[in-house]
Amino acid sequence: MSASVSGKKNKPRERVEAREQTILSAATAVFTTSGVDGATMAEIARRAQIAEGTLYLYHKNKQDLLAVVVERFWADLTEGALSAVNTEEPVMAQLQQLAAYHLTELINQSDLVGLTYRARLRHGEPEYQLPKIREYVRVFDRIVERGIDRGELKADLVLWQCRDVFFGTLEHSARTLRLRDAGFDASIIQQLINMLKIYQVEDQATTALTSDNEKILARLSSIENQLAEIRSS
Amino acid sequence: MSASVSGKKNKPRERVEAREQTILSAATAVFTTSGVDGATMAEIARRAQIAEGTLYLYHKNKQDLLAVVVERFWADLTEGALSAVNTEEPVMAQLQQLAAYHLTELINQSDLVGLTYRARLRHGEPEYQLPKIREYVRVFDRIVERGIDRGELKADLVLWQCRDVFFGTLEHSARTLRLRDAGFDASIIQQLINMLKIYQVEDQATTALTSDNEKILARLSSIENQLAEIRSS
Amino acid sequence: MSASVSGKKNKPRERVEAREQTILSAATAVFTTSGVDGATMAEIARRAQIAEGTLYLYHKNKQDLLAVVVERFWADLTEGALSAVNTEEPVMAQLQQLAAYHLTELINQSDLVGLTYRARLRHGEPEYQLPKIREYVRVFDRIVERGIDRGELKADLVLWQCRDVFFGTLEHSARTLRLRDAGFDASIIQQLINMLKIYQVEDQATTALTSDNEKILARLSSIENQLAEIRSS
Amino acid sequence: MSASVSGKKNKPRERVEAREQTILSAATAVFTTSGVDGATMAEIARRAQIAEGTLYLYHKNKQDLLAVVVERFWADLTEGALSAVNTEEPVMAQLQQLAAYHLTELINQSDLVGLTYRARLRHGEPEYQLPKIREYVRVFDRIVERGIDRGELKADLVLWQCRDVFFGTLEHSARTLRLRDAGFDASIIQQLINMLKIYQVEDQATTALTSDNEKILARLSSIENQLAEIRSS
DNA sequence: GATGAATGAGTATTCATTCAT
DNA sequence: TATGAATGAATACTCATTCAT
Repeated sequence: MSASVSGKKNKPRERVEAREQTILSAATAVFTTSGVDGATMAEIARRAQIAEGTLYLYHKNKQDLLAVVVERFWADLTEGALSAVNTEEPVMAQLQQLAAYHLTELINQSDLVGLTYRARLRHGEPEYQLPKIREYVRVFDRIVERGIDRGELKADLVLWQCRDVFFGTLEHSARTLRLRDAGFDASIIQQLINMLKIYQVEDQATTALTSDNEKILARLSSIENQLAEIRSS
Repeated sequence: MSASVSGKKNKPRERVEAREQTILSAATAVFTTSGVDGATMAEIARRAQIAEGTLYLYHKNKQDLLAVVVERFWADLTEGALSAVNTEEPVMAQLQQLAAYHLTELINQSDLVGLTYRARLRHGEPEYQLPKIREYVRVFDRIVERGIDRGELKADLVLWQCRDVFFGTLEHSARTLRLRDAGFDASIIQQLINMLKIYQVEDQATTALTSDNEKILARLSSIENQLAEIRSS
Repeated sequence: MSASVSGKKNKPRERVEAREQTILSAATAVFTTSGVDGATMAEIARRAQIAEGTLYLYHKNKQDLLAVVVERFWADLTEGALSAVNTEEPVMAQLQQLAAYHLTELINQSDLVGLTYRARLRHGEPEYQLPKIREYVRVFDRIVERGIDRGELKADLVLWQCRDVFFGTLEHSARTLRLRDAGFDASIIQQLINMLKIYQVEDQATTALTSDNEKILARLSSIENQLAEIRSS
Repeated sequence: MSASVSGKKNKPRERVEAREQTILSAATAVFTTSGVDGATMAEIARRAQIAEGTLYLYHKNKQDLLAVVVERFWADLTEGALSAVNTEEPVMAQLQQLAAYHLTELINQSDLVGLTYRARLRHGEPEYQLPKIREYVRVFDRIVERGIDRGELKADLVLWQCRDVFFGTLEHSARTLRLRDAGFDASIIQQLINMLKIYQVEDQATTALTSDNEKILARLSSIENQLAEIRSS
């Protein structure tokens, strides 16, 4: 309370860290509750129980604070995703785990997803890819890459196309589920996984067909040879 | 009522109609250029070359004007989509046409898609499905329904799941293409269409192949058997 | 309904007169309901079922319209006051009648009294006595003058002081009665009349007594003196 | 808390207090000069030499500021009234002192009286008795109550009727004096005091007359007796 | 006279940001 | 570091008034 109390000096970093977290939590709450425009720095400061001016010691301005809030959301999401995925299992199983996790979070934290759009608008650039989102996407990328390495996925798949299908479908699902006031729905995930099977190495599905054809061709050649022999005989 | 005769009745209506269009164009330009918050009613009025107050004769307030701008965008999109799709062709072709059209427009008019999110925020409801968006989605729905009727698509597909995959993938693609400063890319559409083939009735595509193969294999077995007989004879 | 129907042309003055009354009634209603600032010319026009522009054919501007509304109120009040007072009766009775009428109207039409203050503010002058108010006050003045002529009231009373007591007391009463949500109260009028009796010619009430007493005392002194003389003789 | 020592604790409070007074003075000046509607927050801020936004740190909005201005006026009036009245003197003298003070102030500060009407309009209620006005009226009430206690005024008088006569007459006088561009006029106060004498306990005024009569009757009896004596002698 | 669409001046209020302490 | 009082720019919206028809 007074100017100097011993024993409090030695962990200023911790204190700063804690205050930073308090600020972010307060900001997150206010932003999600009131929206970007409805949120005021005064309200955020009040919730964080600090002075308005102090906010500016931690964040340059409102836009910056928003960006950090959103980044923290995606960072947390990344962490959660890593826990949700069991890298031991087949990649399709991993993708299913990630999809389920992603959809769940998108539905539950739709406000923060909405904020993401606002945080992107920076400077003059209309869109800007937040670093933490990039990291989150990396979780998906690594599963796919792993799949290729393990020979479970086709090596010639186009990663960004996979991402578009995967994240696009899930985001759209989350939005429509919210619109219908419905919660998590496993069926869309199953659907998605089924579609992603076109990226699987052929020995199931179509590949089966291909190998069938090869067998057929082989047998046909064999037959033709035999027929040729017979004829020449 | 007035001093002059017929032929003037529709003049003022035309004038009003023209002015409405002018306003919407001006508003669209300002909203997309400056963003929802950056846009000012004064600027919109200036662009439309009318007085500020006049704006309020046509639209209750800024939020309303935004909503109308966005609605017009989707209405126009619907119109364009209907033209882009040839209902005579197979549904997969139609879907491809719609996908190409959708992706193109999304890339070119990304700003308006962004505005859509803001226009949704209405009253107290966090999200609200704009009627014109619903209509746009109907274009897709009708193609799919047609496909089912014609026996081209499985009757047991879940429409909203198809929509999520279709629109979700395209929207995500549009966004990432813009981020990469890339333009329209046909490959993602091909990818998408391939995936949607799981909805196709099996007797074309893979199924066709499968049954064909089975017939071939059957005939092969038959031939091989004959050959064996010949040989053994 | 159509442009020209015969028989309607010949009485344009009546039509104008009727419209003027419609406007004033509409304006009065809107002004009293919404207050001077809350009232809009649009609303008044709507109530009078005429176009906004038409209002300006009858009244220069809003302030003018307000003034006319207020003036009409006082003119009506004057008319009512003249009916309420029976000039045959003693002036104190007439004043009581006028007081009762005034208090009643002030309570019932308090809104219009409030508007009066706003109507007074004109040009640069902070206050301005509306002509119709002057006329209304004349009703009181004439009763008092009549009283003086008839020898019922002292000729040396100061008219404006009487007015201040009379109207001041009643207006204050009306205001406080409204504040207490009370209606007309006869007691205050009785009180007022009692006080006004100091203006009555002395030969009634106390004054009569006083002068009588003085005469008596004088005569008594005279008699006592005579008695003293007689005694001393 | 701050770098410096004691003696500064009350500095900011003083500063705030001073600023509050500056604001109120500025607001009073602008409101009385330009009227409620003519006054702008910008002008008030300029006069107070503070930023517009600062006004809102001290007063919620314009209406609130107006209310405080008016309240301060009545509070000051109360203070002045208390000084103007000498409670040692007879109540009629005190009432005369209060009347003189009230009339003077009403004439000099007529603008603020006018503002009072506007400050009353609050919320949805058409009229609202401001607390400070109530306090001011209490000054009058206490004089009257004191008069009753001292036996100078009749115990059965109706307080609110006295108030109506007292304040009503003075307010009306002030208004008419202003209209006539006249200043303070003692005669109306004398008039008012005379009227209030009907509230006095009878042993002065009329009561005096009664006792006169008794004396007269006594003396008459004495004379008649003397005459009878003379006659019989 | 009547209309009502168009005008545009006018302002209270908010709130991100700063800076003296 | 922390504060929070002070700032002042920035803007949606209203409505009295006008004028072409």
